[in-house]
Amino acid sequence: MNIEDSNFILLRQHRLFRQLTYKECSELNIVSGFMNKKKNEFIYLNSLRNDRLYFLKKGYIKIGSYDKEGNEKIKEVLSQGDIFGQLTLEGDTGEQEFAQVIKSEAQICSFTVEDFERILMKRPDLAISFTKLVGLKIKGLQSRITSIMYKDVKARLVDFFIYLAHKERKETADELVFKNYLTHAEVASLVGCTRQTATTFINKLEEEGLVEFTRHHIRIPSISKLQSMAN
Amino acid sequence: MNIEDSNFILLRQHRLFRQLTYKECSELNIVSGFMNKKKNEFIYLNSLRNDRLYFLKKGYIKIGSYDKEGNEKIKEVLSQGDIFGQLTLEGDTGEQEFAQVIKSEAQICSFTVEDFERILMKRPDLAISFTKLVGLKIKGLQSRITSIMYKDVKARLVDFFIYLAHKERKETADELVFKNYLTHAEVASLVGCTRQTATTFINKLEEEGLVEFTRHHIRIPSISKLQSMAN
DNA sequence: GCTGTTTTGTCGGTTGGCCGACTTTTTAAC
DNA sequence: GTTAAAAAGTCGGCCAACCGACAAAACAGC
Repeated sequence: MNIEDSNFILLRQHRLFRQLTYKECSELNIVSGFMNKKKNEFIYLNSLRNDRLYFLKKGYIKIGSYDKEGNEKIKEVLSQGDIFGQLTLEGDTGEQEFAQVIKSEAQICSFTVEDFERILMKRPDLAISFTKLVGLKIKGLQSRITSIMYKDVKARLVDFFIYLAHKERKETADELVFKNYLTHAEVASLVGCTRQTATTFINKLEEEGLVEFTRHHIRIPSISKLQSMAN
Repeated sequence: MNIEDSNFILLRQHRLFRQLTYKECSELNIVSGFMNKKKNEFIYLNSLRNDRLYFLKKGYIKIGSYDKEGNEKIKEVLSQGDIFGQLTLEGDTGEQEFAQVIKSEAQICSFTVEDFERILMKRPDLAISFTKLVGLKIKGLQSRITSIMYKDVKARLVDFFIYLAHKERKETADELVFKNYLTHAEVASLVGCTRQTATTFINKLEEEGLVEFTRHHIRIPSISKLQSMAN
């Protein structure tokens, strides 16, 4: 099996690309945009203008930016099967953004917005699917805003673990265990508090038996219990 | 000129719809979705599932929801020419949402997501434009999250007035005056603080000569000065 | 023009979470 | 297996913003 074939198969992991024919897929010129990145390597960095879309085949990455003091502000963390990059199909990100591999090695393939738009022009059904995908992101951002504005740190952490649970859950079981690819500092940045307070409240949630957070894994004994906490 | 004609012309105010032909426009069945709403009336309320897209022809509205104590949480405020409703083209808003007219009478026209999708299928270029529009919203939400997470109330207010300025500005002049359709309480909700602190800091910004906030109008003497405040 | 209601202004008491600062634990590198 | 670096845990002082409470001002309805 050549690289293009394997890309085709892997891309089809995502429900958006499942609709693509082999020919359309090769028109995306993914091969040239294929990469293997080690831990801590950047996929892109400080690029104001980035006209690519990326598909994370394997591993974990974080998207963020740096403020003028050099502190990182994490926007989101992505795992296998996620799409990132120029989702808006249009330039000037406004802020300089980076995408960095965390925890383990990652495999990413990418294609240009230009190539993608060319296919969308031929496949309006796909354009609609894509819009719905972007729409999902909007809902996620909106509920995050609500969480940050109206809840205290503990409640925000609960929200965050629920979010993670939905992201990582494959089966429908109420218990969930998955590999932990986040440090306290990263959780803090995502939740909007300092590292110290994140540590304090993660431990508090552990005491209450709502989550188990170790360096190696995160275990949520009962998603429904966590959800009832959030009301 | 009949209603349909006038709708066509008004819809074309928006750059998204400027690309539509008269025929396509009438396929949206806007007429049946036309409405005139007085101050404080709801366009929709507590609808979990709403499969319509709305176009605000005239007036101002606020989008939000109520928490279990009954306090309103304003998500955003829209003015003439804005599109709202099921931008994600897909159901279950997750949260119950309302859209309410503020300040003065509003004119709204609407069409179903179904009709809209039918046109997008025929006009993929429009689908791409629409995706870019939704993409803009994402950028707005992301910068709002950054603002809330990393800045204090005063800086957030500055950000908010800059946002308003960009929204209301028609010419390129550095000074800007526009009708005020917001109360302190509404600004507070949008910025993420209590009414009292909003009042305090709006007055502080007035003392510094950065904004002029009266019940009737908002004046920004120098947008560039405000922007340099925000860094 | 009077009157009830909404909006705005102001002020202390209280507190959630920040900010160093430092220690302990875990991980990675050689 | 030693050692340096990174991550996690803990604590006291401090302050931004909340909260309740009330008064003044502006507006809307009749």
